[in-house]
Amino acid sequence: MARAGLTPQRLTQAGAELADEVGFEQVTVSALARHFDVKVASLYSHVKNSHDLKTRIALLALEEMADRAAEALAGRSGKDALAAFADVYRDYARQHPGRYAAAQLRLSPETAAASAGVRHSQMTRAILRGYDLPESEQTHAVRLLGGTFHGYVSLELSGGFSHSAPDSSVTWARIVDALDALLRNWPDEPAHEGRGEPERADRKA
Amino acid sequence: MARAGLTPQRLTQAGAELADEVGFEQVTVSALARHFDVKVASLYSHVKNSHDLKTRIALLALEEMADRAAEALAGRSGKDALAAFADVYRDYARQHPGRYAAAQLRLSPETAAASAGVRHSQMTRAILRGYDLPESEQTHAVRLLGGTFHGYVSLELSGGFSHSAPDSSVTWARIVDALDALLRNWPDEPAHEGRGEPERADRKA
DNA sequence: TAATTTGCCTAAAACCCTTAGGCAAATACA
DNA sequence: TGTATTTGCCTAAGGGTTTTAGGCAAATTA
Repeated sequence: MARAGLTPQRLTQAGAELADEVGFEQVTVSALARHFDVKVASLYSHVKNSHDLKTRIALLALEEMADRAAEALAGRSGKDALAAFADVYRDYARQHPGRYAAAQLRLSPETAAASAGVRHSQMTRAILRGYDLPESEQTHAVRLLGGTFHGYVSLELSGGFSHSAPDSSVTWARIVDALDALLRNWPDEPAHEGRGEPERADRKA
Repeated sequence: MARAGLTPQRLTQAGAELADEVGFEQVTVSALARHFDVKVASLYSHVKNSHDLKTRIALLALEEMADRAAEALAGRSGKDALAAFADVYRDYARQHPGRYAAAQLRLSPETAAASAGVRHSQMTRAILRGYDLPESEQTHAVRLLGGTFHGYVSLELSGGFSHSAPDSSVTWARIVDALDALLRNWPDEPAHEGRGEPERADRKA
């Protein structure tokens, strides 16, 4: 019986393509076996289990995203870098919704630490060097950018702004403008008296 | 044989609680049947199918979120309103991660239009009345806020900032500060010549 | 060529989803 | 109150996904 030539890499690649076609949720060991015209149990020689397969796809996606981001960032700085980084992120998500969903998979701390995700966040930090933020605010800004990019793209992908008034690409450009303006005008840490309830202490670490 | 007293409401409620305990992904018709000590098929008299059940949980979550937001907003405006809205959003997600995940379920356009989600976005718009944004920028700002809140909370929940340097709550407060500053200082639409060209003037205002 | 390793297969158990049809409890009605 | 109807949960059964165990043949190595 001719062999199918399965390898973890081919399974991961095919899984990523399948994810983009039918959604990451639908990527299943069975579906992949069908794709290679092979019995389901055969995949378990190449991949530990379903979760392992999904993790590999997630790592692939993170790798690709970091690669694209690095390329986009080369030779740019300031708003130019910010915009290129943002666009490449959004474009990837739109071109590869399944892989993008995979990249959102919750990884174990060790796996996450060894993934290209850290490269991606280092790049975010590098972009901030084009702005004049105090050291203590850097992490806040990194998290803001990460959250905003992810959140917007995620809402866009799930159809949030699909057929409503301003085109989503226009909003995206404005958001980049706004974030650039914000980073150039980062607010000082307000005097510490909490917010909302005037009489509350609210100090925390 | 004594009846279990199942209703769509009780199933939805129990499903929401189960989601918060074990994760929305693990909310299954079978698990719910076990919880009520009833055969699986019995649930199908009260709920169309698994997707219907999940949709109901999502709608419940959206309702609860909108209710909390409305309460938080009462009598506030400006940054006070923004911060209250943001905090209530994040707190809900942290207290009810399963429900929050449910609220992210992709709904059909009709279902979404009839959900409490529209109430929630109307409130976001209401908050913007405390700031001085041109009409044409309102939607962009609504999308920015929605994306940022969702994205940050989502990353936080999936463990992104768990054990790293500044406490996530501190970052959250700073993000609210930053968004407030941004809304008070919303950038003008830049002169239209695309972006990315290094020799561009970048004049604003 | 013989020995070993590797790759895919069959078999089988454990879950989950869903539909169809039945009996008994609850409710409505006369 | 007794009867008819509706409603609620059950059994049965088909189909899909995950995972483990054990086997045979193709590929690799000696």
